Amino acid sequence: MEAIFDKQQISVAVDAVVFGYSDKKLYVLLIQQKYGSQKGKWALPGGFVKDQESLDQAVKRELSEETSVSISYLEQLYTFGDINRDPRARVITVAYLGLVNPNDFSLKAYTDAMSVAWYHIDDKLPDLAFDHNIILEKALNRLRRKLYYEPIGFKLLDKYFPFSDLEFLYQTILGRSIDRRNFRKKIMSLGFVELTDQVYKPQTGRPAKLYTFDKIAYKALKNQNYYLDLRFV
Amino acid sequence: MEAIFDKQQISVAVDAVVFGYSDKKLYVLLIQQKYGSQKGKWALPGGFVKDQESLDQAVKRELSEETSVSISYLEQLYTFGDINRDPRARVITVAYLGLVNPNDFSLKAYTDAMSVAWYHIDDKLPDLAFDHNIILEKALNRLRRKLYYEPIGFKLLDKYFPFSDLEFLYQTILGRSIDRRNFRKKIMSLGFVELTDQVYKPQTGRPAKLYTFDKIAYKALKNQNYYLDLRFV
DNA sequence: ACAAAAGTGTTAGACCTACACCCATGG
DNA sequence: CCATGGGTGTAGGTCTAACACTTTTGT
Repeated sequence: MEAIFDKQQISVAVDAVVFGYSDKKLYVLLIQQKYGSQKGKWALPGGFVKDQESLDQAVKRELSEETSVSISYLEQLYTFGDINRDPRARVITVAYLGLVNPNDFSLKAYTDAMSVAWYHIDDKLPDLAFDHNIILEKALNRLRRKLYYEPIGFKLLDKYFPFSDLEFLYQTILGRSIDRRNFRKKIMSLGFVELTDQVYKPQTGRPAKLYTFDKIAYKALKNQNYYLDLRFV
Repeated sequence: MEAIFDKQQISVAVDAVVFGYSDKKLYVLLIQQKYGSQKGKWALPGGFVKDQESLDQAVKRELSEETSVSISYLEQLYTFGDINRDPRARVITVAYLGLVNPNDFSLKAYTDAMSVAWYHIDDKLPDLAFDHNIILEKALNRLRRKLYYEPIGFKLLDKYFPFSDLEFLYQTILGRSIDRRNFRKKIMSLGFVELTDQVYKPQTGRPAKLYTFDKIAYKALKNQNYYLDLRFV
């Protein structure tokens, strides 16, 4: 057990699958590889962990170095450690799932000159470097599943949002339509979505009242052992 | 990015939280450290990953080397990578959750002479080496949560089991009582638990019919997009 | 006959599902 | 006044939750 400290030849990396939602579409943040055998390919943002930083610190550092987006939610997803997932060397990667604050989201749109871009999830996504397509798939599944039992959808919305944004977000990410009346009834019955006195005026149509997610009310619910469940329609 | 391959000083380990269930009690498999600064402390089975094996292979190898139990279920739990979780060096560990085939379970019971033992979960467990108490806690939470939406409880039971075993298993692991009639109704309505013509005779009391988990029926359900949910009583 | 564990039904109320029209605004 | 998106109620059916006694066996 002791001798292995200088024998083992495994590198440790982190990668992040960062989702953004805008204009009824789900996006993922990708960067273009500048070096190496996979040069030119798109990949998840990430990189090697430093000896003196935790895994969480490593992801946050890489994200700010490579992309400058501000993350509103970050959780560890899964660790990928197959032998040949990186052809250059043995590298295991701890993958994270991140959601992005939509205020930040609109900052960048794809242009040919850039090496960071938001890719629309339903487009045919490019072939990504390494096993990143698999990682992305796993992140999507986690996100979809988690929408049902944790209020993480709000992390993809503005602080104040029209109720229909929430409707469309669920429909977009889950890939199916939901019943608007039942959805609203259910959400509002839970008590952690609050009506504000602010109003949003769409380009056309009736103005929408703005709502907000009440963190404190949600925590209170959780402490009462309530178990969120949004499997409707 | 390239140069880091020979600069990084991080070791990669795997650890397993293996649960066993017997006699209405939940147990975890621990080993006693033989070497190092934490000598004598109990710890989760695990060890360093070899350069030429995947993470999954590494856990399985360590388990068979250290404990000789046969695992009936294994899933990756979480990766722990804080800087000082191992005082000797920077080590990240990929933790797994395992469930053990109860046929194997009774093989070993704790004696002072042994360095592998099943510890009863509600006993005051010993202080474990490194951050293993935290890993165990996380595994327990995952197990509890997963009982509700995946049929993993069966992995802790014999192939043929009296229905009351399932009842008690849920009650033991979740730490609360459930309504026997409602529980049985719900489980049997799902169609993947089958009555067999075998019978089990307890030391005392009425003989129990034996049931079995029907994997094929469960997969069929799953393919019909059915979403298991056992949050009753 | 007693102790121990297995086996079994009903009912009231909560919750879910399905469904379509009116409202407020800007152009 | 038209186009656009926002906002709303009800009824039937299904599922959940609460509840306790009888059956089978061994001693």
